[in-house]
Amino acid sequence: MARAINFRQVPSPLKASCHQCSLSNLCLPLAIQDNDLDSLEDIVQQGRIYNRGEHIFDQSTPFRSCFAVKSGSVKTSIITEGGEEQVTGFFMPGELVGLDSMSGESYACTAKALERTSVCEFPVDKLEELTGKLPELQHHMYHLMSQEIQNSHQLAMLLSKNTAEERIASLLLSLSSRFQRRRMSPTNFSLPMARNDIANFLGLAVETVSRVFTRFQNQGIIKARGREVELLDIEALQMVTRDFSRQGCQQ
Amino acid sequence: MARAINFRQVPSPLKASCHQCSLSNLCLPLAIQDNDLDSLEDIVQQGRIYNRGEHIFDQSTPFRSCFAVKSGSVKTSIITEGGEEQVTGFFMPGELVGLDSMSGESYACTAKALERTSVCEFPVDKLEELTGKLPELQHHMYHLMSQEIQNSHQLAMLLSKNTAEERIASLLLSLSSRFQRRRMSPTNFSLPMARNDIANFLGLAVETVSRVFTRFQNQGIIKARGREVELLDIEALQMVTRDFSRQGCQQ
DNA sequence: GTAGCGATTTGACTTGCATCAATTTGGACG
DNA sequence: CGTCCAAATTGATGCAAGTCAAATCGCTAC
Repeated sequence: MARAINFRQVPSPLKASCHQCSLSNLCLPLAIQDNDLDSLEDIVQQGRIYNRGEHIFDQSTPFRSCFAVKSGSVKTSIITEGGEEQVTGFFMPGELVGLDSMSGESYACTAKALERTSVCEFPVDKLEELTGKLPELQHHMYHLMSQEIQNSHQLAMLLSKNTAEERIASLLLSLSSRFQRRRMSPTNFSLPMARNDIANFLGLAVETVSRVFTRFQNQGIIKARGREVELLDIEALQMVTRDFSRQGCQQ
Repeated sequence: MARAINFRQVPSPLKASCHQCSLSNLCLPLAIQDNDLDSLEDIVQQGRIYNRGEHIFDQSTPFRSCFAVKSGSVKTSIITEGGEEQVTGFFMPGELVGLDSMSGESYACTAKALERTSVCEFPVDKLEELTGKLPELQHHMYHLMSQEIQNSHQLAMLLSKNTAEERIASLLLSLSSRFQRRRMSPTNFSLPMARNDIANFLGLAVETVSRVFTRFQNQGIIKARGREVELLDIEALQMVTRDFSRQGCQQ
């Protein structure tokens, strides 16, 4: 590692190298100048690696840090007192988990690795200190949080207005574009999450998700075998999502 | 018409006085020391007064400012290309509108006054500058945005898991506690929004909202005449919202 | 006061999706 | 390679809430 000798930070976590990270154009480094990158590296900690199903944090964990997904993927969900789960998001490499928890003492949700996953950890006290010094980084944080609000509003819209088919088409397209951002195939990918998680996230029953998948498959729009998915006709998927308001909007 | 002559409101914005504002324990001033209050006053602008139905901004307005509701109330919604509306929130005095728009060039939603409403305007460039200098204010902004994400997740949960009755009970309780925070009656208040807005917000048909209101009324849980509402049995309402997982959770 | 019109309520009918039930598939592991 | 259990699929049935239609309420304006 380049700047090898750094101050012994007592907890002695490994320092991550943002300079060398392939996700630096997606993650927090995106926002800041090269010469400020060092100060970001000073506060980021190389997180550990989580196996599928392991919790990164849950609603009883005291809130300390946000986490950037480095590889793998993460599911966040709220668990109610009654034990019911509501999946609130899926996070892929380059995306930041924990922004919904920056109020209150504990995390506002539970984060679980969907597969073998590695993360970088940003302790919030240090992060807030740093964003106070770097206006572009502060701006970027506002940007990310605002985006998160918008995403959640979009989800609410999907849940309240759209049919099962529309919801699933939307999710597939969202995943597709997020794979594309990472320079991976937007049409051939493997779903990081189980049908159950998809169903929960989209407010559907598993059976419905399964049925829609096979319906799409019969229509030749997608090809799906288990978690492997191929989008055969992206335009058709977009058709499905657009509420064809032409005819909805009479006159 | 009553308010015939109103001040020619050229942009010439009046400075608002946070010192004298009765909402200073709810709004942004909440976060900062008395001696820093002046710097907040320096950037805040006394916004104009909006009549019922007037837009404060819409999705084509370039994003410049966040707005604190001073009196009255505001509805935010997303309008799709097809003209469909999804209400994303209701904002009451002391609450901050526009946090979802802090990314992108234009506002992410449309904000409309539900009644005669006055607001304070915080230009974001100045606000960001200030939060860079006042760590507590920055922290509070993160807090507010995070809260907004959580609210939205709660809404998503409500939409995907709860029945019509549960959704409406939740909304009534939310309004109740927000009135209470402002030291107004938590049991007698008048709804700022129409049935239609409630329906849209909660992902229901107007007819369903109406039916649930009368059902609650027949059960003696509430009394409602038009927009005037009296919560006769708050505990019963809380009962309705809790998904009585006792029996849901078999075994 | 009363005309006019949007908001609200009420009733009758329909439907998309949940639920229940029963297989089938597939990956982990001895 | 076969066992086992969770995940996924497929089919049959019921219901909560949507849709359509009509009546009533309650402003606002003249």
